[in-house]
Amino acid sequence: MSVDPKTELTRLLQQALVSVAPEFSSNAAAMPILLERPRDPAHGDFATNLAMQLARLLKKNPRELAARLVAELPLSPLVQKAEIAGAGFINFTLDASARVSVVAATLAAGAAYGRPDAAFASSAPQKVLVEFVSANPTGPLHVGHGRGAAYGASLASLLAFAGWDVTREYYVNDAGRQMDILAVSTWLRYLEAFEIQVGFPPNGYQGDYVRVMAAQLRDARGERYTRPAAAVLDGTPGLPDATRDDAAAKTQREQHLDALIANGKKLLGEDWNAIHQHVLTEQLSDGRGDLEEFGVHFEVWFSEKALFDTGLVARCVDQLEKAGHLYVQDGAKWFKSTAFGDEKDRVVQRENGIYTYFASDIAYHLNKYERGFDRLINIWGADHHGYIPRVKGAIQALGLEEARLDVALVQFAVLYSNGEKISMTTRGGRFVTLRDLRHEVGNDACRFFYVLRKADQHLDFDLDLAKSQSSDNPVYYIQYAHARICSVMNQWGGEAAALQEADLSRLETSRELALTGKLAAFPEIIATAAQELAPHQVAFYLKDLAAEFHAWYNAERMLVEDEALKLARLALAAAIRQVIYNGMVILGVSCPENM
RNA sequence: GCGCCCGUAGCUCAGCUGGAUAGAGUACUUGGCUACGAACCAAGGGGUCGGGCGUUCGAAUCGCUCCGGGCGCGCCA
Repeated sequence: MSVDPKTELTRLLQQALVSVAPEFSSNAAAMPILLERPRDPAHGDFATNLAMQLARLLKKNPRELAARLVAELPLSPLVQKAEIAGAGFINFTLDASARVSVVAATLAAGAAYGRPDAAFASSAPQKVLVEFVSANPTGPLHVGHGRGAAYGASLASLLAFAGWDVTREYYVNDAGRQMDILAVSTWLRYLEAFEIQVGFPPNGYQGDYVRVMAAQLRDARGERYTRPAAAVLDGTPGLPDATRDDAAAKTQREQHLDALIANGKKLLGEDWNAIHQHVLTEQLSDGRGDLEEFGVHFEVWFSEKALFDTGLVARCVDQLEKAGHLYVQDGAKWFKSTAFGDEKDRVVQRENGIYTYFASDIAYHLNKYERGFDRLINIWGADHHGYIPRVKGAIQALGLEEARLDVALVQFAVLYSNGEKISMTTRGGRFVTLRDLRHEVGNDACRFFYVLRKADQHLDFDLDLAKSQSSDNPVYYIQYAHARICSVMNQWGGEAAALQEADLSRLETSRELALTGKLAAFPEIIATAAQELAPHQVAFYLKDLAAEFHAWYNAERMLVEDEALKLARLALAAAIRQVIYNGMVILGVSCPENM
């Protein structure tokens, strides 16, 4: 079993430190030893700035300290040389056999290459809940949701690969006003189909899918849900002039909508629930199918309504009240979130007795903690950032460990078409659906496009560009490297087992040695990407790896006469293919053998 | 007004727990298929890392400030 070079180098430096600067080698004042892979191959395989860091503390010349550290460095079979460079860097060049051994290690580990060493996984894996998308099931998912879906799915896979026991969860907001608005919108379209004209409110859901659901209701239930227009409109304030957009007009439109909902519930009774249920299941299954096609799978679909039905919301509010975190003002119950750093206190229960969304969200988080996860990750749209302090505050107020919760914010995707910004609203029915985008550019290109930038980076999404340049997507560049290797392997036609026995010392060109270094970096990329919740790092790494492979492919031939050299190069190619595959699985992108 | 995210090549973006001449793709120019897949490669031009001040041996990276953009600041969800 070979020793990890980075671990070995750290050990060597620690020993040298004991001689050179014992006061910084003890556990208490330990100097952190940072080893990085230099960009410039002339700087070796690893470099450390340890001497420069020490120089500051000891007020000594960094190059002199570097020289002393190098002199005290114990010998190791892994290290070919350690040299001082620049202002005081110590550059390490690994022994050739140590460098190429990663090829054999990769082939031996196969799909597991890149996972943390089993030695580090001391006990059972830590449980983590990743909650993402969680879009209101009030219409088709749009390209903004797609970003959250791609990021969340890739992050979940990354964490799973990095050794976590991951549960993926979608929080279904099936209890709120938005669902009532969707239900009433569908009912109004249904009434239209029976020539019962009550006027469609501008703040109802406008999309065509609402008409589709209305037609389903008509086909299944006939006239059962029809009511006279006068009864439907009874007591509503009516709609203000369509051209007005002042606050009073907006309020009136919302009141009109609420009155329609109230009338629907009153006139239809249990049938209202049937309509509500129908539109919910219809939209949920549409979204679920869409996501599954996108390679995004959830283990749990968690119902907000269930939090009310089981009484958890009430229990939660009681608990906060007993702990003295609530007070009553203007008839409503407020949570003292300012005590936890929020800018203002928040209502949990309205004057009319109805709990706010915030109340159910507190209950939801309590439930998450009670399910025993070691860590919770919420992936939210960036517009929710102001929401974080109150949720974290409530968690603390309930006596739960707030540090277990991480909120990863995904910035909005700003859509452009013909150089103009497109505003998207689900209610207004103006949006580009995720499904359309996927069909237009393909799932692989879509997944890769989304994950090719940091989640907290704003995303300018030029639809025309995405469509016209879909064949330029870097995903094909990586897939092409994989397919090329598959093709060479097929032409070779030998047994994969033979590659395990290859004499890797025959890998000698600078490109080949650089590639082995790249392969060796994969586990480090996985570790830091997982730690920083940044799957995009995997995507960039794969792009780099594919680039180095293509350059090598064009410079050297694999299927050469020299049998030993051929096997060594094929082994390297096979290892590259394996790492590409392992990385692409994390990103949810396929690896075709030919394309 | 306050809070969060951001400003890097013509365009889209990496790099940010301080490190070596600031990188990639794309676009543009030029060259490479009688050898394993040219969806590829090689070479070239292109930068006050938004501006300024500061900390440091060293700043795209940290701090302050200004400019510019996005988002948030409901008894909505």
